[in-house]
Amino acid sequence: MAGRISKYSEIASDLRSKIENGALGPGAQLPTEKELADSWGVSPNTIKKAVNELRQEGLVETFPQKGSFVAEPAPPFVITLNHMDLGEENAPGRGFGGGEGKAFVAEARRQQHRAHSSKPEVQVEDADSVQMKALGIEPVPPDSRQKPQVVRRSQERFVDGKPNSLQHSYFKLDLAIQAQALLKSVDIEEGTVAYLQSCGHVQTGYEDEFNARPPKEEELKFFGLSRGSLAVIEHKRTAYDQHGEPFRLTITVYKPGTNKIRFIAGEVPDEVWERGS
Amino acid sequence: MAGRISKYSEIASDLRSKIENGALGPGAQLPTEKELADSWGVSPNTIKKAVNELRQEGLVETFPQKGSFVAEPAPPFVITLNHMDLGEENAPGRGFGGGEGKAFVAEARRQQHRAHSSKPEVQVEDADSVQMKALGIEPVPPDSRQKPQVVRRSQERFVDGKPNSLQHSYFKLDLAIQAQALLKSVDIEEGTVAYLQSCGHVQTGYEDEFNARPPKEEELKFFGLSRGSLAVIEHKRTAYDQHGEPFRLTITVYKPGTNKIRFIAGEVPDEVWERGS
DNA sequence: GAGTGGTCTAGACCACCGG
DNA sequence: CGGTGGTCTAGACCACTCG
Repeated sequence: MAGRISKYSEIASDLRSKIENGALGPGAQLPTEKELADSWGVSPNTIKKAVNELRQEGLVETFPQKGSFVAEPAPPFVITLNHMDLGEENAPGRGFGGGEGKAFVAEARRQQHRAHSSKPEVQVEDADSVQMKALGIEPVPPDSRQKPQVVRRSQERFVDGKPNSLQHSYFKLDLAIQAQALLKSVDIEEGTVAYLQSCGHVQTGYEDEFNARPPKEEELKFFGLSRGSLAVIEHKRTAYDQHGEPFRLTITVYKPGTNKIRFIAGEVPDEVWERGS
Repeated sequence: MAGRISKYSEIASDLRSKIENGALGPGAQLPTEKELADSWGVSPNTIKKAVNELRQEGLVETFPQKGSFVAEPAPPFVITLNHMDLGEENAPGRGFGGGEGKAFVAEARRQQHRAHSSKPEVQVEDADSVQMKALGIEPVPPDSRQKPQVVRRSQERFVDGKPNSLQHSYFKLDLAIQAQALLKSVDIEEGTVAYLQSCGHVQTGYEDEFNARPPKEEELKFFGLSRGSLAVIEHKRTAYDQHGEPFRLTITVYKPGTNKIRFIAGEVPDEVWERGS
């Protein structure tokens, strides 16, 4: 108590300033919780709250049974949202907008990052309400024996060898029957947008939606985070074809801290395009 | 421990399902922490952790000394990012892109929400590094007596009477001398974009950047949240004029849960425009 | 086996809110 | 005033990792 500010946030501030002024450099291990507790003369729980505060700010990452470390300020990988997928804007490298496969790797290279993604995991599953709504699937009575199903294609994506994002794309089962490459656990070489165009579904528009939410268990594991970390950024894209029908839902979850969502409109100086922040 | 799952997250799950199946409706008060502790036979700290988990998911809001309540599912206010500010897309109501003053109120009305914003608070202050970088202000040596300054215009914005977002716009001091309305604590009737155009700065492009981060003390207070809530969404817009010079930095912080960031490109069915999710 | 953070206990006092 | 959540203590055991 000792005044107006709580002890744990005083401790957090002290660590924060040590990090910001470089006394604790990137990757450095913080003193263990026991050491901190002893040196401040407080109980372990108070230290945990302090470290937790820094974790939520993304300054520190904690690996259970190893310790807490100053987060490496990974050069941001910038997700640039633009009209490229629609062919409206064709300057090379200008925007990829949560693109799949090749587009992801190409954008990364332009930003001087190395990227790769796992082989897609393909699964046919019952559609949940988000997927049904986005893809315009009619709801069925809950007792129906034939639940609507979707094809999910999931990839883990890495930048500079480190986990960057998880991407899940959902398609109606009907569509996957026409466009069978969707069912194969293989990268679609030309990209799904081009492939589906060749199957008669031209992507003429899309709607993007962003959210921030706490990571799920699976995401914590993939990103190597511990509970109480920064929020992840969720990007939902619903793509529409030439008939105004939604035909693809892509949900990408980005690791916090190392990603920035960017959107550029109109004329801006070239430097702005070149690099993130 | 009683198994693989921790007790606090078991308690959280139980409350979560009570909320989702309606046993605890919107606005309902959760049992007090003492009641929960007694009924589960656990210590108070364990209950706090459980409630904390729900708070981070935005399912519950806690008001110190009053209790924890199921969050009201406010109809989402959708922030639609598009080219309207540039006159590229003129269909009425299609996108306002973090616009100021009138644009904010108009967009809200279109979505059938009532909106208003506070009188702008105007302040001349030393520029921080984010502002200097965005506005292209040259850094000065730290011992310099004349630090670069910026004009800040801040507004609190409300939707349906509830706090929705905090917006701060920054301008170079030079610009505010040419365009003196910026210095007055009065809504700029025609909007800042139009006003600055009349002063010779045509907004020809902008760069948007999004981030999620834990709320600052000031934001907690404005949004009426308690510590450990959901992340806020931060939207930075740097606007460029006809000479490719940045002339405005606008940072808008949105209350979590009730806002969605949306971006629409190309052709999508009209329904998509009409309403949020 | 020593050391780490994660979970948990059974209390305590405090600040603030309401009647 | 009683009730609330916020902070804090001084311990405990566990699961896991590392040398």
